[in-house]
Amino acid sequence: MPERRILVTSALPYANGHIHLGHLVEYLMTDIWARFQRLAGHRTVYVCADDTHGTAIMIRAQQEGRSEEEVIAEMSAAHQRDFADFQIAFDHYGSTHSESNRRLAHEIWAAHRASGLVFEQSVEQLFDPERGVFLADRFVRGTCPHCGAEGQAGDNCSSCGRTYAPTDLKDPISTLSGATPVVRSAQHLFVDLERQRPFLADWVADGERLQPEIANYLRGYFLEKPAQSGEGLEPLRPWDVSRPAPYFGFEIPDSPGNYFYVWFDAPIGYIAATADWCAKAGETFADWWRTDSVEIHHFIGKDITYFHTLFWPAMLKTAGFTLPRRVQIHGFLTVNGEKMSKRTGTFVLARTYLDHLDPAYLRYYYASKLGPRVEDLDLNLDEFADRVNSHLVGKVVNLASRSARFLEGATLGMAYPDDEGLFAAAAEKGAEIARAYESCDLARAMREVMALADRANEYVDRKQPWQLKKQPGRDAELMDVCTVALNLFRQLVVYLAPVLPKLAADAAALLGEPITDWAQASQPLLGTPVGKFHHLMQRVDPKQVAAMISASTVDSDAATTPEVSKATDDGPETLAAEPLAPECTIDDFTKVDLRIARVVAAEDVKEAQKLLKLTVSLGGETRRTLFAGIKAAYRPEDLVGRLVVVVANLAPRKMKFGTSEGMICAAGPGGTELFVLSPDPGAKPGQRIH
RNA sequence: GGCGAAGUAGCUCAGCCGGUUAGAGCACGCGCUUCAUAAGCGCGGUGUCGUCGGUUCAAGUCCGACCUUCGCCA
Repeated sequence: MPERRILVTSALPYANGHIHLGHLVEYLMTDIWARFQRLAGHRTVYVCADDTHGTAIMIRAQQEGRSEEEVIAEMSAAHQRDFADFQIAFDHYGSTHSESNRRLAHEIWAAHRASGLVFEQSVEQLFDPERGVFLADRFVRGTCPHCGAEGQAGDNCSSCGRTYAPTDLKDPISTLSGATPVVRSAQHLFVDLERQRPFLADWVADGERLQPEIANYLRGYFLEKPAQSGEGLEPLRPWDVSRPAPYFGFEIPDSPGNYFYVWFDAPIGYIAATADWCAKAGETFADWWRTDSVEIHHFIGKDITYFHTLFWPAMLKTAGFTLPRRVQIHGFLTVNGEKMSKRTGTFVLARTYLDHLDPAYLRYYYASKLGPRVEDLDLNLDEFADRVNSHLVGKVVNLASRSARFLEGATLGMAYPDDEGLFAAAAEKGAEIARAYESCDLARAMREVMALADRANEYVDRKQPWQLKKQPGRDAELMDVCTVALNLFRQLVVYLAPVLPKLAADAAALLGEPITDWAQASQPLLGTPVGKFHHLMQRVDPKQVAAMISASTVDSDAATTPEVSKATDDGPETLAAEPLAPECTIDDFTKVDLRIARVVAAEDVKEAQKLLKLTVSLGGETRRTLFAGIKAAYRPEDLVGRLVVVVANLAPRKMKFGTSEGMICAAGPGGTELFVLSPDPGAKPGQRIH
């Protein structure tokens, strides 16, 4: 097969909010697909960026009394931390508020001007006279002109479902200032999409680029929609690509006072991120966006379908860039069968998940449910725990667990033993599994792998290595059986490597050879030393899931107070990132025994990514050893001698590196952003906090 | 309202171009095993394949109508 060169993107997350489990469907799907392509030996580049422009960011910055640049820088850092901790491996992560994006937006705009597709037209819009801004639909509330329901948004009524223009609303109010908006007109710039119809019709008809249901939707709703007059086809509406000042974004170079609408420059961010990556990696930009020899794959959610399937290809075509080979569209996430909700705690931020659970669980769970079609995916929390425990721990990891110990310190056999054809059969399945990955049918791939895991466990059961171990003189047989079992295990791990990179790395360490190539699944590993076995994955504890939901639950009072805070530098985003827990009683609180303690010793736990081992004194001879996940934020030597606050009556918890006998109190989102609590001077170790 | 999708065991789903007694995993029951993270293996029951009608020698699989659910409507 000739080498494929593949450029993969996920939709750009908006810089106005944190990553949550719904976003992660897409980023995990894309990352898994990209990792598969790399493993299969294809040149694969995965880029993404923050989408930073638009009214919402501008308003937020105003409310928080700081610049837009500060807002987006902070959010970009948070996004990237979340992605990194979910093992999502971008080759480059950029921003639409970058010089490269500005340059490319200008270039693409110039191409549109040159093509004669741009025209100007006056648009009437509601304007907030107090704030001096035009109001997007969601910043207007009023009475529905059709049914009279009050408090409806600017574009449609949640009561009767009818749609209308914001200027039709009765008694409109700006949600920004409470002022009554006025109708004001401004010149907007439009792209004539109708003239692109022949191109778009061809583009949509190309069977490989879009899922069939998407192509149908585009044909039925846009491209072949009968005109209301009954004669001919409904023309494609022109696309409004400008917004008048003030607007946070790029000013349109030949139209001072007008800015590119966020949806114009957002997808250009794909190109800009690639350009930035090229600069970093010493690559030639034209090889990635000005050639037919690259495959561009966009992964997006169904909510932004037409931006990516109509406007975007039309833009690329006009400006002479490479058209996407595929736009892969997925559905939304529901949790326990319902829309994510802050009230029920199912609106879970990525960071909150990471505080309680291993990212590998979610990577596998999503993979096991993701198909190639545009279907919503349900995260059923009971099933989540069951499936991860049964499939990953019970079947896959257990295979190593029940055979590696017999070979600890020895090596895999030098010749591959007779295994009843299991390895060869599973190797043959590799092509089918690869096809499933390729077509984004991750659920099928996972099913196939788990079926192979079943075969492997049956084999171990038949061969009973634990009996061989007891019988003298059967060491060679024992070695053979374990060599087979570990090779079958490794084969599974290769197939799962795109989904579970951490497991792949750990298994590689155990068996003495890194996993770098899909083809390794068809070649047994022989003669390498088998390392000391340690658990490769922990079971999901339903208590952790419950704790995550509890940490995500906002009581309804807190959720419905959208009051704008006045003149304070403290933004709302930290509270929003981790909403308040449900109300508790004073009795609940007194169950938690918080004590002042002095750190008397602190050391790095070398094998752990996050942990420091602390010994604290509660006064006198009372010492506690505890593990705190603050390695990234504190050096051990800086902690010794400090007074801190600890949860002194927390049930001891056995961890991989020892037993933790309490918890040190700290705040912050994690990573380097952690702040250990200190009492004011005068407090003494052992004192209780009331 | 228009367009679209889905409706298969308690749950999540697989069933390609119609073809023998409709499948898997989980859950559940019984048994075996005890190497393994109470993991593993074997056996077992359950389904009017949304409803009705049609095409066909033969339909979960094609066609039509209807019901229910969900989504989308720049």
